[in-house]
Amino acid sequence: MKKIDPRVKKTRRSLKSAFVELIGEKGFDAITIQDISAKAEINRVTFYQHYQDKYDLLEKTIEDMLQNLIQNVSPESREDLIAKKDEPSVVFLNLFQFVYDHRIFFTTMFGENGVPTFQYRMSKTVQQFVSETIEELTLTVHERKVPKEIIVHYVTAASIGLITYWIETDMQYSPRYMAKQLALLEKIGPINAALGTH
Amino acid sequence: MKKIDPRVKKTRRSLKSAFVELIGEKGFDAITIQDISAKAEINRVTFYQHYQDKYDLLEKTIEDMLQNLIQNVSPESREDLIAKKDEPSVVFLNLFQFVYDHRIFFTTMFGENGVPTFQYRMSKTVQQFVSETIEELTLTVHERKVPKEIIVHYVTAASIGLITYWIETDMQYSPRYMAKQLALLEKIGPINAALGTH
DNA sequence: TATTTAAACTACATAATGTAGTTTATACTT
DNA sequence: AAGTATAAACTACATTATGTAGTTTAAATA
Repeated sequence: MKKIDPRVKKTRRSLKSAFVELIGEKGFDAITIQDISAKAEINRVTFYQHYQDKYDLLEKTIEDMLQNLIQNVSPESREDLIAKKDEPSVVFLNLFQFVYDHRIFFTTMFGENGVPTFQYRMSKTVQQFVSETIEELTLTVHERKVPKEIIVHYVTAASIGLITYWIETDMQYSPRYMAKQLALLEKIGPINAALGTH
Repeated sequence: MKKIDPRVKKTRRSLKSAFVELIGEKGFDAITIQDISAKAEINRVTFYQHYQDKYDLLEKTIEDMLQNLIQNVSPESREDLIAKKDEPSVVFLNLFQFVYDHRIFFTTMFGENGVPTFQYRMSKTVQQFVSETIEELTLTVHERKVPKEIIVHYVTAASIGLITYWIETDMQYSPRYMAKQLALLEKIGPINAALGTH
């Protein structure tokens, strides 16, 4: 355990929070160190004692949230992976629930003035997770019809695509509803879902 | 028809090409107007006669390519939309083929130092296209199992996700192979594809 | 050939950055 | 509570990119 000087904690907290607010206001690119330190009411020179530049600050902010995400979404038992009839799996529920609980952060990152890199970073994180999940599910090795990596990227992109859409439309649907739709699409495929067949 | 002064044409061509190269080398964010004009061997002041700033230049570069994409992918007949047995639809083929034909551009944009915004812009373009395509396909209004907009975003994200993966792995597979995998996933869904069922 | 227009060149004012040295305030230790 | 350590503020400065204005040179068009 390392006890961090409370002055340091306070400074970093101020900087991070001012930073996220500014992203929402004018977008990452337009932000200067001047802006951040001004809004945080921290001397500009002090910024450099904590972060190299705004990219460093962004990196650390993103990393925090994604680690948090994985911890919250990871299944506790094998049960959590399996969808019951008419009920999506616990993992899907947790995923949408987590995004909902941190909606201010996610809305900022995905929004109008958001940080496009965040989506990329989140993809990498989710890909890792989906990959492990598929391994878990297919203990008995059936013949796959499509290479695993292709499935991983397909599923990940589709999931994050739905989350993005959900955020863009101000989260009108409930987390549970979104989880259900995603589960259905993955089970019967989008073509059958569109045609009402199956 | 507007005839553009050849000097203007040359200048813009130089700037755009230097710009794309630089994106590949050091990433969009790190690029300065100085860099671009230096590499293009154009006076820095002249840059401002053509573009407001590097964002303006990026915008125009992206817009060009995406309009080009839609024109090349759009189906010529209703036939082109339908997948024959074991053969993906012509639209899917055209999509992967187009990316392949412009692989230098796409590889740069999606790559290590790429422009994350490009993916977002491409998504919007493809969403529009998928939306129209679904309307075409479901002339007879069946009962959809999932709202149309959700399907649109699911399909778009999944398709671009596969393209991204394909690019990241240096396009080892052929355009036709990728089109086939995508077609299959959309037909039977990723779960059946993973389990080998269906 | 004369005229128009683009690009180069020169110069400058402004703003952000990154770093160094010094002072003040806050936290920790004995 | 007093003394020490350390963080943050403050001041100053050198460097770099930006954007704009005015002038000269070169190229395209009529």
